[in-house]
Amino acid sequence: MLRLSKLTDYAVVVLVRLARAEAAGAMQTSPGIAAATGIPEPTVAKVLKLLAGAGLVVSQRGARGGYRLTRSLAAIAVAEVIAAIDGPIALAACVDGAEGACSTETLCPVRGRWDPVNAAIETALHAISLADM
Amino acid sequence: MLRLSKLTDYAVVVLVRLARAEAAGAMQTSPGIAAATGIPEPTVAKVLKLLAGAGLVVSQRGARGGYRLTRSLAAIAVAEVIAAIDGPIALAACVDGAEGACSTETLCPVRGRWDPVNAAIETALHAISLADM
DNA sequence: CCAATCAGGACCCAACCGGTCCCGATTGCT
DNA sequence: AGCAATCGGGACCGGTTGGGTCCTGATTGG
Repeated sequence: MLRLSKLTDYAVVVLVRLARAEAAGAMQTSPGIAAATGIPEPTVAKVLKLLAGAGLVVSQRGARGGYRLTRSLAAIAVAEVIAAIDGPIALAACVDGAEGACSTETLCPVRGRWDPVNAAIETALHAISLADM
Repeated sequence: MLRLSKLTDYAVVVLVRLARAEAAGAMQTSPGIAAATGIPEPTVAKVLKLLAGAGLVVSQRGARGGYRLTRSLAAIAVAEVIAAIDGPIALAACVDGAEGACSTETLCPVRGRWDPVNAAIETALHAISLADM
């Protein structure tokens, strides 16, 4: 069913929550966000780490540290969130250079033909920002 | 990674194979398709059953029976194949009427907001036919 | 010097999916 | 009429993956 990972769903919630607090100028800690969103704290921490790795949020270590957005919600595309959590968008195994993965390689008539579909989805997801949600 | 089920991949291969044989006017049996594509026979049978249920192919029972396409490849959208195999396209659990699924329902600020994303993907997938692949 | 917080990894459990098998129903051929 | 081929539908099982938890370091403000 074209399942989107639950972590990605959480990421959106967390980002929206960060944006809300942004107005107050205060940084958010992972326990704080967990309490505000109802998402288990370790999971929030994991999501934030992934988002930080992707550059969507910046972290401040030490006491009084926390997380902060790097851009406004309107400047963050859904595709970026998905890519940050679930990795690059790829529907089938055949998309990237995974040659050995397909045993019917020589017979497969649609070899590598998922690319246009992939591109279409990526385009659609890039056109939607978090502010649209 | 927005994984598409492998069954869907197989379905595309099977449909393309059916279209090839369509020109000869002959029906294809599941063992025949399995041999031609290299996909295990029981799996081919399962895929064909799903496709038949979705109306993308018609079946003829009994001896000398088999499967046949109901339309040309150009008239089959990728979205239909995905829907036939993986069920309706829905990224998150919150999309349809699954209310109780989300424990943070009352807090969740993006409640039901995946809909536009969903719609965008569906549109993109409807715009691509199997003939494009 | 201490406390709070992020960073990164190891780990476990459950759910889901891919794949297989079996038996009943249908239909053409002999 | 009987047989063989084929679809239809369900049950079943094992492997993989993702969700979730925990622990141990590194960093920084008080």
